[in-house]
Amino acid sequence: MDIPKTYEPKKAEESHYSRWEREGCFAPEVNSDPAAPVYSIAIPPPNVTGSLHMGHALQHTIMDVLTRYHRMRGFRTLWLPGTDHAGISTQIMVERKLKKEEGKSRHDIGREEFLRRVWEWKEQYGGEIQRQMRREGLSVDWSREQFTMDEHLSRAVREFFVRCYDEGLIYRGPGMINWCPKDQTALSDLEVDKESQAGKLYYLQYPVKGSERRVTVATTRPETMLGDTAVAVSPKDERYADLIGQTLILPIVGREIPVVADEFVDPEFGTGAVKVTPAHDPNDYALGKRHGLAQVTVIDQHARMTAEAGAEFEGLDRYEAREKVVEKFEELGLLEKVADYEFSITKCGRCRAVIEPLISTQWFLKQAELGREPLRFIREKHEPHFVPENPYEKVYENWLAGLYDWTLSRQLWWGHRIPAWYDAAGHVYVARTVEDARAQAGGDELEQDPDVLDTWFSSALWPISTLGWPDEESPDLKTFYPTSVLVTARDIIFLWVSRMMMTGVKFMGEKAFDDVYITGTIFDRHGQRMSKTKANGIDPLDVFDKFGVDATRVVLASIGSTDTRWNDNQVESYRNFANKIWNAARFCLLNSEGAQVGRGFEGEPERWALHDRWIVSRLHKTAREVAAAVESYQFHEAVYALYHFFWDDFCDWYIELSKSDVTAADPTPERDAARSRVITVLEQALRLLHPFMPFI
RNA sequence: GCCCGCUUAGCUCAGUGGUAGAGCACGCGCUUCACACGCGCGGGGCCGAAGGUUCGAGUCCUUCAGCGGGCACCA
Repeated sequence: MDIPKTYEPKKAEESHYSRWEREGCFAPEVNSDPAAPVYSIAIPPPNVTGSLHMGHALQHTIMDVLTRYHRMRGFRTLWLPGTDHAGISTQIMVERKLKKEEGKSRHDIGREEFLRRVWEWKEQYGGEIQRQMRREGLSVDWSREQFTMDEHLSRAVREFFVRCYDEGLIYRGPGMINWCPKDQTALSDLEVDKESQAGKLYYLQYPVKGSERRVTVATTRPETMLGDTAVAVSPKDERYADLIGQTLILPIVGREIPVVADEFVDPEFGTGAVKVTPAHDPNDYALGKRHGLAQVTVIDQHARMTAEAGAEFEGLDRYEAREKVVEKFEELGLLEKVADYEFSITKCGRCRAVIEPLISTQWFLKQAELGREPLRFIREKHEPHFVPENPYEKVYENWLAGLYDWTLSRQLWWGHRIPAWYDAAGHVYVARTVEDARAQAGGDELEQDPDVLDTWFSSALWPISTLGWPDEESPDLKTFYPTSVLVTARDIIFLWVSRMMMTGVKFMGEKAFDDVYITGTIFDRHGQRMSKTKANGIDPLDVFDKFGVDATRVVLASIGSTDTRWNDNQVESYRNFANKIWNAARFCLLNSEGAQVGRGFEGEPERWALHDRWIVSRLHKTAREVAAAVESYQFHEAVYALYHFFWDDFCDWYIELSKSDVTAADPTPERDAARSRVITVLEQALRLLHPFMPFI
């Protein structure tokens, strides 16, 4: 027999996967008893045109270990794959390409043509992630693959929307939203990032009507004063007690604005008097509502000043306007001082443009109501069970306890269009289909809302929609829901995990998953977060090429939920481990004539050699350790047990001690029995290794 | 401001009240018939600091420091 002395991972990787897939090994219908207990996982759907990064590889490895392990234990196991349309992210990529290649914007070619281009892009670049997932060896059931824009999943989205609307959980109306002036769309609070920034704090004086007195307010955004409709002070602040109810003259503009008292104001901060701009600040918006203040919009959707800002400001960029306002105050002798100040600025999570808070008519979901039951679940039953429990259970609970309305609509074209139609009079009809809307309206002349839904709206349904919801009789839904575990990164606990719990509890009356496993973050060797802009990312495919998929998987599995600095040395050591396995097998196979795999443990153990009985004892102990470790998500312990069992016990001791028994040239029943035992131990060890190292 | 995590060998990290561990790196010796991606031997640690509980603390408690994360506020 000719067996190479060095394991060549690529050969195994190339041949095994296509066979597994061809034979349907990953479908729950194959190799499992319909009556067996169920184990199911819905994969976090990667962006359809995305490509694999280390975070995916980590999550995928954990899920594959769990899936393969449970499948081998006889569970009716489903790991369901799919991809996400990734609304804003995909749209921006296609817009960029259109601009670069044809110099056109999406508006130049129109909605229909643009969407055709996005689908074209999806056809062209989609599929890469699936190929990469095959490379990773993932045992997902491709026959059940889903895409968030598939007709069935789109139907689920409409169902979710309509039901919530009918119950009053979804409404349309003006509200304070995060507006991205570059992407020209509203964004939810979870799609923007706060960054601290060095800036200035301007102290502006507002004259009191009919008096020489002036009130000083501090602001980081002087340009918004053009839209001020009040100044607020604390009701407990004695300095301003006599001013409450009096009128101020807003400089430059000349508008008369009241001084109002509100608990929101902290008398200790700044001057204790706050300018109130209800149209351009979330806190001021709320305060304005409490006091019935006017909303004067002075900044538009392009972050430029409106006509209401006054003729000399109209059309100016917000930062140009800022300078000009400050100059004016200086001229008027009303600029008290300017101080250096560090404050935080809100940026678009996608394009980094500075967000403008605006009042805008959008669709909102009353998240606090949908979150009430999930909050009860986590508080009363600790469902779902977070791994690691600290700090994630508390982080999740705190989030659910402080929910506010979710801005659902996006001024984009790629995504699920809002199932709302308007008649000529502007009446709104929310319906599952245009036909239903027409029936409601009693006429055909309807126009659908142009906006699409936040990508996470469809993601929120993922565990149920992929299994067949809203068809509640769907066999998959009945069998595989709730899912066993959700494996994901910590940064989407709010965006995604909490919302899947909301829909699961609302529509199925049950948690979406038993456990939530949060993976660690992988940093570069200097402890820096891997990012495209820093170009310090490590491509999992390069690591696969260099050391093999199995070796990489073992490293990822042992990383698990720990934050780690990536180090090729670890992968190299498991590459060596794979080679050790290869050579142990090589030895066994070179001495396998007369041996029977799988029948090595027949006969009376009392008559075996001492080392045979010892290794079987160690094998069984290792199997128990691996099972306990995998079932408690302690993957590093399973890896440790396997590594030392295989290398120290099996190779260093057992094979060495067996050599004299198995290497005899002449066949004897004793020699063949010994050979059978050796090769059976090997075969059992390979089974234990399989969830981690499926290719070798 | 509130909450959480981490701090153990040169590096990356395990460690579940009972004599400090692994991989890599390092030193010495081995072309030993499965494997030099290997084999054998070896050096290297007041387990972040200070208190406390305990017969006994890397492990439990308190305080502090450094690093990291989340939330709130940021006029």
